[in-house]
Amino acid sequence: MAHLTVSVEYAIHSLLWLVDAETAPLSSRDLADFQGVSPSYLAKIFPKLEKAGIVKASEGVRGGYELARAPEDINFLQIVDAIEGRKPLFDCQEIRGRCAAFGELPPTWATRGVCSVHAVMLRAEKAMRETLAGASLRDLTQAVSRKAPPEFANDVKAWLGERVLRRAGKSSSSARLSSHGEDLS
Amino acid sequence: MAHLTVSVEYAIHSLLWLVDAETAPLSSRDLADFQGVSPSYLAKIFPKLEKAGIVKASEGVRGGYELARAPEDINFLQIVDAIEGRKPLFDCQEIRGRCAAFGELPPTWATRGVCSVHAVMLRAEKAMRETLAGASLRDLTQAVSRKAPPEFANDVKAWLGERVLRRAGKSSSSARLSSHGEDLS
DNA sequence: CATAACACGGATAATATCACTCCGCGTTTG
DNA sequence: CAAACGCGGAGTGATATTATCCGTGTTATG
Repeated sequence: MAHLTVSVEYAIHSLLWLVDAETAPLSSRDLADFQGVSPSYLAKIFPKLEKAGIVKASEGVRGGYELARAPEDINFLQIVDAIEGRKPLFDCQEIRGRCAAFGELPPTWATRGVCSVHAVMLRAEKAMRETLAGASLRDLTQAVSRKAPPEFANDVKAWLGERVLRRAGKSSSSARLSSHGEDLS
Repeated sequence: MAHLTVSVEYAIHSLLWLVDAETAPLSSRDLADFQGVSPSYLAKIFPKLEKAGIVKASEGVRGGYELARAPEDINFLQIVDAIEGRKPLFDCQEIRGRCAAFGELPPTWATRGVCSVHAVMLRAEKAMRETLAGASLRDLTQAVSRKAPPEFANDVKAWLGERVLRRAGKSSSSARLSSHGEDLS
């Protein structure tokens, strides 16, 4: 049919963890490692969310991303458009005007208004976009927390919190590198 | 967002002319020339419509295509699926199971049922497909005939009818080649 | 002040898909 | 038999997707 890209999937899943992140900004690297996706690729996705005003960036060590507004004001359609750039579902080639039954150039009745085929596709696109616009980031977090046991939220905060702490300075407490699983032996 | 291909556009526009074609089967070549699209490309599209049971093929000179059933029983969704092969809108990577907060393998609650992100995309896809399923080829012909003047239907029949006649034998009557506009001079 | 980690942008590469062409096969009609 | 058809496979150029790597500038920590 068509395709919503993996980038959209990465973006939505990443934003999910940003919702309840009290541990100030989370870096794209933290989010990538936490979710098991490519850090270098996720790093290319976040600037698009920032330009769309979905996310706020802060630079320097301890920098990273936060939601730019409340999760109930961020919906799937905004995210999709931020990542994929508002590409239409259907790209009308205006075939109607090339009919050989018209001589040189088509009569005005043939090219006036929207092509009837195109009109159907526009309705389909609208239906899809309305569904996406009706799903907020808040809805998503609620769906997830209905599935997860209560202690899961703490596990997440623990993992991400340690990651943020480790960034600058106080590294050693439990002296594992962990990030790549590589051994020095 | 995504993309319905031009193949779908060519298919729908071609089927439109098949609806009122009394001049038995129309070849993909006739339809391509009539609409000003690539004949060799349109020829790759029709076998897909035939395998989907939308169109009936007949071989040999004077062969070509006819609708396999009434235009009210052919809808946009069937055509799209025939051409593009029922590709899903969203291809879930199951990111939820790769969360680093789970150790080795994710707990059952995390991977049971449909991913919450995926569920939204499935609803969006369903909304789009339902819109496409709600538009029949008959609806399309009615929309077009509301726009076109009454004599247009005759012009179409004249052009296509002459094309079919010219195929075998009785070529000469008004001795123009017309199909490519090439001159022998 | 040096280091490390961050955001950001540009360059590149591998793979896939799309739009399209060309060819050869078997079938049917004049 | 020739011409036109449907059909299938092979191949081409353009573009998009999913990455990777590197360089620049910024900021907190030791």
